[in-house]
Amino acid sequence: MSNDETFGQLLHGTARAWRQKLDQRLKPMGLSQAKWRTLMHLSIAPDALTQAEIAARLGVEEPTVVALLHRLEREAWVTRTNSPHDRRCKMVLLGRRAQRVIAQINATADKLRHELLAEITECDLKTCMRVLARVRDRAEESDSRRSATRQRLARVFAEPNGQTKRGHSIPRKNAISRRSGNFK
Amino acid sequence: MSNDETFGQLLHGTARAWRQKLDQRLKPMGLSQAKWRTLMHLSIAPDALTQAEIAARLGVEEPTVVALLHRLEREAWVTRTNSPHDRRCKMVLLGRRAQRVIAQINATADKLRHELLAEITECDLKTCMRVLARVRDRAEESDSRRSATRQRLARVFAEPNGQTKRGHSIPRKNAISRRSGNFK
DNA sequence: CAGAATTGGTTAGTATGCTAACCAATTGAT
DNA sequence: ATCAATTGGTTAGCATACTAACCAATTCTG
Repeated sequence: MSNDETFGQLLHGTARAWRQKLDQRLKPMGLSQAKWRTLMHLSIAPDALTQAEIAARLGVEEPTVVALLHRLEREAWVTRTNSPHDRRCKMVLLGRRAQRVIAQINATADKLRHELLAEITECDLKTCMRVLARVRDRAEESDSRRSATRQRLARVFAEPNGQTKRGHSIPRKNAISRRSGNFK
Repeated sequence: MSNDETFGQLLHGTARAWRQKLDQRLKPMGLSQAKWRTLMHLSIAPDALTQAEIAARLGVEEPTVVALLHRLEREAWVTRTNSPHDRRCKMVLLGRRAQRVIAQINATADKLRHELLAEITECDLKTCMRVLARVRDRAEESDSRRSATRQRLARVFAEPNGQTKRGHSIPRKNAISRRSGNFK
């Protein structure tokens, strides 16, 4: 009973504290969690991404990405160019500025993760993540028919590679569609 | 490695999915999570609350509460009156509208909780909550000296009662003051 | 092939959160 | 008693998220 009650509070409080802490660490670099996540996804993608693909990976709606990219572009973290293959699309690329510091900001996020998860046993962590995943799936069921696909995609592509393997241009990719890479 | 990596995503994704689902359920009643939480805290408090107390219970900053209360007041969920004891304070009270439907909206939130946490064993849930609490505490350490007190308070007073026991009396309230009982 | 449906992106408007800066009232220290 | 510090509340400005409504380009269907 009161056990259940607290779960929502706890969940949101923890997520909020995590985000705040990360934002605080990234702030000296002029970043925030949302910006960092965007840059990270761009850095691990083999090709430039379209805005829709970014939205899918971040798990947010398109208009959110529009504003986010405006900020990132204004601060020279990314550049956007029209796709030669599909005139509806804009390909988003990491700017030089981002390429230079991408490893550093990823390291910052990694460090925070390790700090926050220290002291927690592998087993407990696994259990916690299993519960969270289950809750999330339940919450995403039935509702948000609209975004269910997006959210599933986000998870599929969120494969944490952590590496700064800048792939190369040649944005020949509309292949992201529905076949997939690796789930685990 | 990838274990750690995913945790942040998972945490935020789950919190987001939960909030979205609750907002969706509360929408027909003209509410959202933030509004519902505010009303809930007001409904379980034995006395009217000041805005600072609401902020503490919600775990957010004061300016956030200002905007939130403006919306709630505009929609006649709450009323605000100047405190006769302290001219700086404004006492926030549930409006009639809220009093009439408070049980219903709490029931909605309760129902969602039970739905989302069904299938999860008591044991796993406990483990998950223990991990979340630990992570939150770690994230709140050292930084945010400013809000550490607020956040601790929020938890202390977030006594999950879930019930709509519009308290009268139950005089254990001036515990909040910790600084010379602001409730004389 | 023409029209319909879908997809990528945008704008507008709103909600919810933050920090910084400020005023007014109260409390505390001297 | 007075002046400094604290506290309650506000405003301004920003970041991040959403939905609804829309345009333009592409793809699908009959």
